Amino acid sequence: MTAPGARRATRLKVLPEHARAHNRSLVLATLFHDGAMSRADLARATGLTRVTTSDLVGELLGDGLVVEQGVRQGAGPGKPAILVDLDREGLQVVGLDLSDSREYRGAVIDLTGAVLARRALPRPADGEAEAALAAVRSLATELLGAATRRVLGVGVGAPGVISRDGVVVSSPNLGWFDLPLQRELRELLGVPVHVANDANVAALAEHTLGGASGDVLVVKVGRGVGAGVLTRGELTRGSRDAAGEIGHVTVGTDAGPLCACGRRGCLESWLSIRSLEERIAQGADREAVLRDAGERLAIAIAPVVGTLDLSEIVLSGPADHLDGILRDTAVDTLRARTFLHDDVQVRMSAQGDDVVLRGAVVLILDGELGVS
Amino acid sequence: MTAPGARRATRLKVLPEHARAHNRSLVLATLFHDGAMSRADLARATGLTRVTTSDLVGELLGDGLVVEQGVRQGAGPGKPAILVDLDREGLQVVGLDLSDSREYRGAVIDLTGAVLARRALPRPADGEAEAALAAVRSLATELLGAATRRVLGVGVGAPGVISRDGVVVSSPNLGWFDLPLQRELRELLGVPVHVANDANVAALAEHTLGGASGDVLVVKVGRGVGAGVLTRGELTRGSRDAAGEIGHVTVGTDAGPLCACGRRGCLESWLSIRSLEERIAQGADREAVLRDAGERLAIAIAPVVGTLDLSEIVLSGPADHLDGILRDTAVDTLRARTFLHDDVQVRMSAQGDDVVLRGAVVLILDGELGVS
DNA sequence: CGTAGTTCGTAAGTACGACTTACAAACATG
DNA sequence: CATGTTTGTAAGTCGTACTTACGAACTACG
Repeated sequence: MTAPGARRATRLKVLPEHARAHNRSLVLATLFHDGAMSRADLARATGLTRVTTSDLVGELLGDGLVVEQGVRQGAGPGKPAILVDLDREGLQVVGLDLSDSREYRGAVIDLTGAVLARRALPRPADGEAEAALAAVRSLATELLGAATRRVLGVGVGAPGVISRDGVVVSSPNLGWFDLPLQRELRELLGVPVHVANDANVAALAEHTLGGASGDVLVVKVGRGVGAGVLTRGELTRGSRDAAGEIGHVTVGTDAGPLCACGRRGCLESWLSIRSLEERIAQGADREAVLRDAGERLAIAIAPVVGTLDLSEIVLSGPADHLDGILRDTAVDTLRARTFLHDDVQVRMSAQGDDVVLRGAVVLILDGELGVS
Repeated sequence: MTAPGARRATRLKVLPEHARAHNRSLVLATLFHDGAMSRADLARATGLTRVTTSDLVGELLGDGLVVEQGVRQGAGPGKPAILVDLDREGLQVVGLDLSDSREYRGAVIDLTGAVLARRALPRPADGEAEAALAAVRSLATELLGAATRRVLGVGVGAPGVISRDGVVVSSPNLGWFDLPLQRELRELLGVPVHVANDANVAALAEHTLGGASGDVLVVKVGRGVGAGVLTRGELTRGSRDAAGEIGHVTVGTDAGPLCACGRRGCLESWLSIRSLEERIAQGADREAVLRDAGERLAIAIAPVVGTLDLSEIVLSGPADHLDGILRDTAVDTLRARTFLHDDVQVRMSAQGDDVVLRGAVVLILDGELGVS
């Protein structure tokens, strides 16, 4: 009955110090999501005792991650509480978004979400690996210099297949194959770096900042079409780190437009912004084009919605194309093609053009502080 | 930037005793998967020290979960090791499979996987809730009596939507809606009971007993078509505990056969055993029917494979229909419709007709001992 | 045959984390 | 002003895994 070959990497021993780290992250996450509160409030929120909470807060104060904000004003009897909070304005993150069709974008963002500085560089031509890497190095260095306070880390969202440890396994757009970008930037910059797929980063943003549920599919429509899947609140990476690569899945049983990849009927050939605009420019009826795109999107994701029992789909990309006819058609088609999913939501992202940059903050919060 | 509404239930404090429980399960899982070994071997395998391992083993010996098997013969210098192992023959599980089209099946199985006793009762007509419940009660009671050694628990695989705590939310076949089956059986039998969807149970069996990877989709074809999804080695349950309910997802863009649910083109109408046999009986070419079914299966799961980056699909059900043309067509179609998945495996389950019964063992091992 | 070397399992003591109990500080209320 | 409430921390306990150390039981070799 045993299966000796089935090695599982997740099976690791747990020591008391791991519990400590977990509870530390728990305190940080509680502050991040619920805002400033007293040590006693934190104890109630986490279930830990006041004593333990106080000890953890002391440690976090020492690490400069948390700050005291003075006493709470006029609140009932008892000794007034000293509010503590994540040092939201004293901690900053550098985010890079390499998924835009025209430029590499970057920003310095603090933990309130405020964008403190922006930089951009024109995108090198597809496949220009060296130029792309030089641009990223330059952008990261400049933004790190533009930070005004302590930088927790640099988060990068890039198109392509990216491994858990930040190796760009394959990114035709960027011309990178097996490039250990995370390690390279880490050595160049001297601060923690996390690199992940752009759509996956967008999914993190939707979940942690946008309040999306723990089971959500984020579809990012731009140059291409990518997705990020969260189940149980955690990112799904897949067996080869290629989870979310949905752009070149064939949709429907009736051929369809020719895709750049050489096949017919890929989701991307129906839905990418370029495809939409090309077909409209060629004289096709705009409404019909958007309706088709919405329908095809739903046809593609209906099996995913059914299999994973998703209740929420988030669309990220230009609202003028995605919101309205396209989304409405997608909802209708999805409900018609699935079972038990009459209430499935298909909504636009509220994160705007900065999804990936904001997601980079989440990438760092999760990777460095264990906050998600 | 905070999202105060985003409550997450997964955020729980961790105490030292939780670490202890985890390490206890780690020892049990190591023994289960790698077989009998010495305390020192266990220490090396788990990464814990010999002292800690010895302590844990002592506790497990006391609980009767582990037994000593005497000294290892003729193995190099040093004091001979005392082999310890899970008490594979002294611990038994009662498994129930309510998914068969003709009967409710049950068995007493020990941890070697040996079936020690079988019982079956004819399946009441669809929707006969009371009769179904009575049959299950009777089957469980009788099998529990037939057990010859300590019973770790009763595992039940049933069609329908079943919540994490074993409430049958909805099972039209069985006529049950919001029936707390797990609690009822627990009270009746006095032993731990776990209830889950039949396809999900099959997926557990494939992973833990069949050596399937951590990212796998198990498609169970029988009366209906259901699926179980594992990501990162864990079962995906979905936002409404309906993950895997893939039978009534529409496949393709060309209508298709009429389904029992009233719509056209559901996967079940292409693939369920009844559909296959009906169409063949009506004079359709057998090969064409199987080819169609395989193609439709692939069309349905291609987006799931792409989105989750699955590398392995397991088919469970009658091999005379599923293995061969159907499976071959599914592989070809899947590769043609996905990207980066030229090596995706579509294989038959090696668990035979007892998948669900064997999966019940895994359900109990996981639920009661933390072994998976 | 005796000694050296190896491996196993456990006893004793240490370090760390969260707990309970207890208390001083600082407020509101009557 | 006395009382009650709440906060934050000090002191001590308990559970967990660790390191160090040792006796037991084997092999290998001179």
